[in-house]
Amino acid sequence: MAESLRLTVDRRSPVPLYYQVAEQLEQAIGSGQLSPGFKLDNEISLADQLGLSRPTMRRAIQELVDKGLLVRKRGVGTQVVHGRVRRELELTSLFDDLRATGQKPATKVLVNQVEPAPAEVADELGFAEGDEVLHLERLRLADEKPLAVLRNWLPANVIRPTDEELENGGLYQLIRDAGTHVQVARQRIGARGATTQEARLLGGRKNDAVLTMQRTAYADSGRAIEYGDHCYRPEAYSFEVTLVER
Amino acid sequence: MAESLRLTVDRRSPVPLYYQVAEQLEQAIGSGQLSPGFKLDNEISLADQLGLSRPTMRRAIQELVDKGLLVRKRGVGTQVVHGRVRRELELTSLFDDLRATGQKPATKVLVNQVEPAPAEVADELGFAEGDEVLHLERLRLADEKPLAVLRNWLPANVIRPTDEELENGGLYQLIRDAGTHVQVARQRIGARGATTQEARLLGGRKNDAVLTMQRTAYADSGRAIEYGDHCYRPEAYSFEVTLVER
DNA sequence: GTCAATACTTTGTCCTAACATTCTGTCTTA
DNA sequence: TAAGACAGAATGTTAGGACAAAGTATTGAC
Repeated sequence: MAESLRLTVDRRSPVPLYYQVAEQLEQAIGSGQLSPGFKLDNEISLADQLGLSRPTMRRAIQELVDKGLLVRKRGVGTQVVHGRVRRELELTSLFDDLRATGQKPATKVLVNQVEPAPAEVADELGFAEGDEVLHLERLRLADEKPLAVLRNWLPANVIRPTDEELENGGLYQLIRDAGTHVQVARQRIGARGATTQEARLLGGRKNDAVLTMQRTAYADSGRAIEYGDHCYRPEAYSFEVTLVER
Repeated sequence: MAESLRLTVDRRSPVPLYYQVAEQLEQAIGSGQLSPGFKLDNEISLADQLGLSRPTMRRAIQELVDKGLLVRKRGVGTQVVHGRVRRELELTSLFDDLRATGQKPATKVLVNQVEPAPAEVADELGFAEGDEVLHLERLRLADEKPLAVLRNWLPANVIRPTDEELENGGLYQLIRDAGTHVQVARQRIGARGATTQEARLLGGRKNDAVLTMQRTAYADSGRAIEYGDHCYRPEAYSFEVTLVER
């Protein structure tokens, strides 16, 4: 097949043209219609086929290069790298992730109160020690089984949720609903032995291995908006990342 | 200060203009010269100041938006998000990372032989079970202390290193030197208790928590080029990731 | 027949230009 | 005084063209 691929664009749609093309290409790769190693037509002829300019076509391709689905080589062309499309680790909460994969998430609220910031938290949020912060501690379950212990600290003026709100959705959803846009987050992923309390909550024994994640999130205004210290049952959870050479 | 920032470009340099600008901006942010919340001039006037076109200036800014250092808001402008510049998790080997941070890496080769691929490895590499693969097993030390146990399997025709070569550098360096370009890698990060053998090598006890990473790397041709199963002493190592909302 | 020089293909970079969209602040009007 | 209309400012999208650089294939000479 020279080009079994059929791409179309709708110029009346408000969706950007480059995005329409990128989406269709991604789906074609994900569905196996374009198999690894397949060489795309060159940018100019692709653009012509769709009635687009080269920059627009180029941008569509770039989107997929950034995602690691395509590879470009000057003087050679553009090829499909591999078909297994894995979603990049995104700025979504664990709650949304679970629901998206069909598991039934649940939350048990352990702590939900405003208190003076401990030293480590104040440092991460860029606050003074003792400034008031909202302290949350939750046990997250998936399909009725304990999955993770989630400890979070937020500036006191971001949200002030009820226990019920925390049980019905993810933290990030509440933050977004409050009109705050989370822009960047820095995560550190590690491991350690469970504390006695964690073991009790997760249904294991002290010093059992747990996967840990510390995260500091920043709003688009630049100020720190959340510090989280989570630990997960490693049998039930792992992080996936896709790295792309640029 | 309206704009204490002084940017310059060298048109005779082979380094792309947008990259020159992005680098200078990144350094200005990293050094604190541009503090969080600082609002950049608009794209057009920045481009004028440098004698560049708007697309080129725009691309420079985009680089830093992708890295999470800047935020753009339509109708408003471009702002610095936060100053702490953390390097994105990159396609570099642990060996290079250690050397870059000033620690003294060393490697002890435990296994270096060609053998039939076990089922799990064959599956990850897209091979048939029993196909010949190069099996490597190494103990990585930093400043004389054991840090990680590295198990890797590669297609037999990629590299065939001597023990000495493995001791003097990272695996990825050897792959690159062989003319193979690693383009994409998928990593899964988790945790578990150490096996007896791992505990002995890392100087701990059985069932001590270890941080684990499984990675499958693909060459630009699309074929799988390496499968790795590593475990790290969590006191000595963790992964850092920066997530950017797009 | 082998090796080197050349031509061609394809992506990479950069430019000018125009219009759309979104947000902010101001001015007008009820 | 307050709410809505409007203008301005900034980024977002798209177009079309030109040249540079790198890799591939062909051609030519020895």
